[in-house]
Amino acid sequence: MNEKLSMNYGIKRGLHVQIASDIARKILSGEHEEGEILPTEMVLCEQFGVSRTVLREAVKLLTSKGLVCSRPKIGTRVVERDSWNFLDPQMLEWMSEVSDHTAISLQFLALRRAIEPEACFIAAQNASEQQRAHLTTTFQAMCDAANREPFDQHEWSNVDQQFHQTIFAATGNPFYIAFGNLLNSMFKSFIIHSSSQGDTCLKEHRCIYEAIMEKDPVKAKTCSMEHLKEHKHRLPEPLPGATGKQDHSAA
Amino acid sequence: MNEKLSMNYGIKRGLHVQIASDIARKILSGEHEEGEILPTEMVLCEQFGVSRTVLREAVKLLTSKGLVCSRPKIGTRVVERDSWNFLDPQMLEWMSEVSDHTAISLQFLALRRAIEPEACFIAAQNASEQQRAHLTTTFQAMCDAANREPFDQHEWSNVDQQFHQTIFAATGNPFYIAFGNLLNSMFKSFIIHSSSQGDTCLKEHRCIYEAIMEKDPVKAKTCSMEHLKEHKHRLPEPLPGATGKQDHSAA
DNA sequence: TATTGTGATATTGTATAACAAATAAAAAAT
DNA sequence: ATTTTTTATTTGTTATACAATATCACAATA
Repeated sequence: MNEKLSMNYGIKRGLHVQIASDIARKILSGEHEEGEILPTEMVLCEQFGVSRTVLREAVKLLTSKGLVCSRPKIGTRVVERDSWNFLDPQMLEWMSEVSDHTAISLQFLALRRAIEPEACFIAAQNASEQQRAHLTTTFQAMCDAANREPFDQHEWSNVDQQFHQTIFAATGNPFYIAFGNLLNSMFKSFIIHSSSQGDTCLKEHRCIYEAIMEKDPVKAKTCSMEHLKEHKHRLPEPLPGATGKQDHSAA
Repeated sequence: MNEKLSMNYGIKRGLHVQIASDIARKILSGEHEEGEILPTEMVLCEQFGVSRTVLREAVKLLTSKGLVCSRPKIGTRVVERDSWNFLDPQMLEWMSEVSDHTAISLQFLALRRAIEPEACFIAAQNASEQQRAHLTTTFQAMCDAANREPFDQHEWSNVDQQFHQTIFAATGNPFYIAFGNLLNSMFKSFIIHSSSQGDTCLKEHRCIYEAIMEKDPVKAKTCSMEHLKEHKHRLPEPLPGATGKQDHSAA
């Protein structure tokens, strides 16, 4: 009964995660609309060729992201989009498989522009000696990567991400740290329009780095804002109604 | 075997949610340390007096918040704190049951101070006519609540929350909207230090409101920053009737 | 001795079947 | 027409068996 699926997995751990991912894609892409009732558990079991145990765990996972909501006799209903938990790494991963990368990246950038400068501000205030030392190490690795010949995009991405993560850690604020993880997930899941290769970018990172080391919050914030200027993450298209429903965004 | 628990529930839907909440509390409070291996599923089943199915669904819920991580032969390990998903409504609810409200509120305020001003900025730019009309309605309800004699704290909290939510909706950005839900959950779960009763607060909200209606992003941002000045958020006010449970029953 | 392979073992992962609880919808009673 | 009762459908929960996986101990080998 489940011969087909039981063979072609083995890559990702957790069968229910795959099923959840599958259903999530269909919801995020609009194949299942908001308010719609999904097929019953038994039907889905047959569709995916898995046991009810696995399917239910999958549905529970979707529920925990605010995507669906199950009730006896009713079924499993897709929740309104405004209640979905977009601030979740796994959600970003799922979105990256169906949504327009450009639109999502821009919208996420709009959030970065709010949070990161403030994170730099707080980090400049609060970073411990140990955290400053760690930041120094990371920044030096960043310099190495920038001057590498030939330029290694992958190395740069890694160290860039680590630099930002270190700053979030230095805030000592669990909410900022969680956002750092989100940003991390964003880097992993999306085709990131890394703001140019190294050269000019390094200058900006140095500015942020120095500001934090000098315990100059205002400068740190200013440098971060400069770093996140929209034109540096430029993209050709405006952003159309890629996600289906209402779209009041765009700049 | 499960006599005790099967009786005292009925309030919250989902047995596995209660179990998850129980374990989450123990993790968040440090009763289970980072890196620690939890008891095996069977042991936990006996401890809570539930079936393995339910217990596993509970563990899956914790996993989806980044709290734990299960592997065969290893067991279920508590993940490092830095990987926990603090940007999640359910997490806030769990935290509210074990953590120091004052500390968490202040740390969350530090995030609000980053996001809300920018949200106001974007809302002033992007809000549709419909959204502006909605904001007007909400603000008028806010005025009514502020002038109510005697002052009704509960009414004020409701309308205050709705005002902010409307602004987040007006950004048209799913990430900001999700943060709005987080803020909403914060209001519900925590004893909020509501910024005074009505009078001075209404002025600030009016300032934000007018700025958005006038399509003046800079003013909107400035007003929001003023509104979130730290010293205004330090009087503890108990908030009655806050269960923190959402209900997606109808469309 | 150090390394490598091999199997025993404990734990989570998955499947199946049966029953309980909840509730929307239909039917019956007022 | 309104209220109450019944019915049917779907998720919620329990129980049991087996499969997959990774640790650990131990033996075989260079």
